[in-house]
Formats: sequence, structure tokens, C-alpha cells
Amino acid sequence: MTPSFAELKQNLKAKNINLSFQRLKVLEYLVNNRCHPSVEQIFSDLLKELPTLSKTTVYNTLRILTETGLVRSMTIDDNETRYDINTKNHGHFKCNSCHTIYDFYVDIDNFCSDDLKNFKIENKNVYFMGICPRCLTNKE
Amino acid sequence: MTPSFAELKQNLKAKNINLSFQRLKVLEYLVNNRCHPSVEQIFSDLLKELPTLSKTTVYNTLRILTETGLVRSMTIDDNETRYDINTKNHGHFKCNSCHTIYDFYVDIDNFCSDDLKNFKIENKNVYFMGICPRCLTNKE
DNA sequence: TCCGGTAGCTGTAATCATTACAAGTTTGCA
DNA sequence: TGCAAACTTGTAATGATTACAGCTACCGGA
Ligand SMILES: [Mn+2]
Ligand SMILES: [Mn+2]
Ligand SMILES: [Zn+2]
Ligand SMILES: [Zn+2]
Repeated sequence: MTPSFAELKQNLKAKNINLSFQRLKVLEYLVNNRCHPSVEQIFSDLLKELPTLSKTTVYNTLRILTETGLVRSMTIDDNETRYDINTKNHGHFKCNSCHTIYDFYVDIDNFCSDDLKNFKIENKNVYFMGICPRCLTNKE
Repeated sequence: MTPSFAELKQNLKAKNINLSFQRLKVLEYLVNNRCHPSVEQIFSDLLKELPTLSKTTVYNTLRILTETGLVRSMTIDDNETRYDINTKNHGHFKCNSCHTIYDFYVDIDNFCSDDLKNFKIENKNVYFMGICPRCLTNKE
């Protein structure tokens, strides 16, 4: 379901994107951290391993990956873009208490109103907010 | 379907929110401009009528209105919050060409995945992106 | 092997939406 | 009228993102 490195590399090559060392590391991070990290998280975590990494490079890499469709970007509520290696259509739930972002399955494809009959839809987003089960039980 | 001033005033009173002159104007603007305006749009338009208006007041008013649930705020893609007087559940479509934001009907309420069985859902958002019919025909 | 060009990386400065804050103003009420 | 609380205003600070200029690494041809 989630793409392997080999597949990602193939995709990059197919789109004429050079896979530099830094880009590899960002991609690797997204594959290993499917928690919808922010630029700040990605950057500060990778900095431990790559002390010379620049935040600009992280931004540039994420822009390229998003433009070529290998990564999905989203802004859920707050003013910090989050990144997701899973580009399949799925919904997101953000807990207002612990701020975790959960994935959930949703049948977005069969989900089209008559109002949009003549629209060309390129992108579908569904996100909910509320309290997650963990936080609900902790409150009691 | 869309609330009248009288109703809005009632709601404000019920929540112990004082309806100052500036707040009235912001509310009025949102009722009359259902195009999901940004703070900048609201502020610069109202400035013509109220030369002493402060942008901080617009921000503060929108925060209060959002907190009390009279207005819905959203960030669709770009980094500018938009405001909507229509708080009923509905979907949004943003045209990537003319940047207009359209409303569309969507049955969000009957729209809940089993993955979220134990979650407390407080808020549901659906937004699509693509090209609107007007821009599609203009291209040809 | 050497060289030149280009893509990529880095660090800093600029931009822009939003928030914080302090001071002035209005409002409601005694 | 007079005071306190609520509002408004203008400016400064914050923080994410982008622009930009200089440096570096890599790659293909002589
Ligand atoms: Mn996801
Ligand atoms: Mn709307
Ligand atoms: Zn939680
Ligand atoms: Zn359009």
C-alpha cells in the first residue's frame, strides 16, 4: 500500500528529478515517519544526522516532491503545512487535545455531489477534528 | 437557510457577546459577501466606510465569532484564512485557475468511517480543488 | 585527467499573515 | 457625573515561508 524506496526512486527518475543525498534523506524520513510531520520536525530530526542540512533544502525538496505528486501536503487548521508520503485518497482526523493526526478510510471516490457535475476535480480532501479515543479515556 | 441579522444578534446576546459597531459591520460584511473573504478583503473593503477601523479589530472580531460558532474559518491550500457565515456542513471547491471558492452540497453527516467509531467528531471539512466550469470553457 | 557548466545546497534577508501588547476611547451602570 | 470594564487602535513582535546570492558537487566532453 505504501510505496517502497525502489518505487519512489523509479517515480523520481521517470519525472527527471535527481535524487540527491539530501532529497533521499527527506524521502526516507517521510517513509519512516508517517505522522504527517511539519518542516520543522523533519528539519530538526534530520539535523542530528546531517549537521549541515539547510531548512531551505527541506522546503525545496518538499516542494518538488509535492509538485511531482510523490508527497501530499496539507494544512489542517493551524498555520503549519504537514506532509504525507501516502498520496492515496484518505481522510484525516486531528485531535484537538493531543494534536495527533490520524488517517482514516473514506470512500472519497464515490463521493461527488451533483453540484460539481461540470467541475474538473483534481484533488479531494476530507478532514475532521475532535477528540481521539486515547484522550477521551484519559479525561475520565 | 442563511441566518438573518436578527438571528445573529440573538445568538450573540445568548452567548454574552456585546455587539459593538465594528463587530456589527464585520458581521454585516460576512452576511453580504458570501465569497469566503479573507481578513485583508474584509478589512480593506470596510476601511472605505470606516476609515479608523483597525485590522486588529477585524482579527479579534473574527476570532470571537469563530469561537462562538457563528462563523466558520478555513484555510484552503494557501496560507490565508477565509471566513464563512454559513456554518452548516457543506463542501468547498477551490478553482486553481480563478481561485474562486464554491460551495457544494455534500452529505457529510451520513459520512463516517468505521475507523472513527470511538472518536468524538466536533468538526467536518470537505474540500476539493480543480478547475471550475467557467475556466474550463474559457480555455477552449 | 582536467575543465567548464549546471544543478543543488546553504545561510541570510525579505515577506506576509497573524498575534501580543500598551495606551487611548467608549460604554454601561451606580 | 464618575468609575471600571470592555473595546478599539496602532505598533511591535512572532513565525512560517520564500527570495536570493554565493558556494559546492557532479557530470560530460576535450
Ligand atoms: Mn495521511
Ligand atoms: Mn462555504
Ligand atoms: Zn488525542
Ligand atoms: Zn475558475
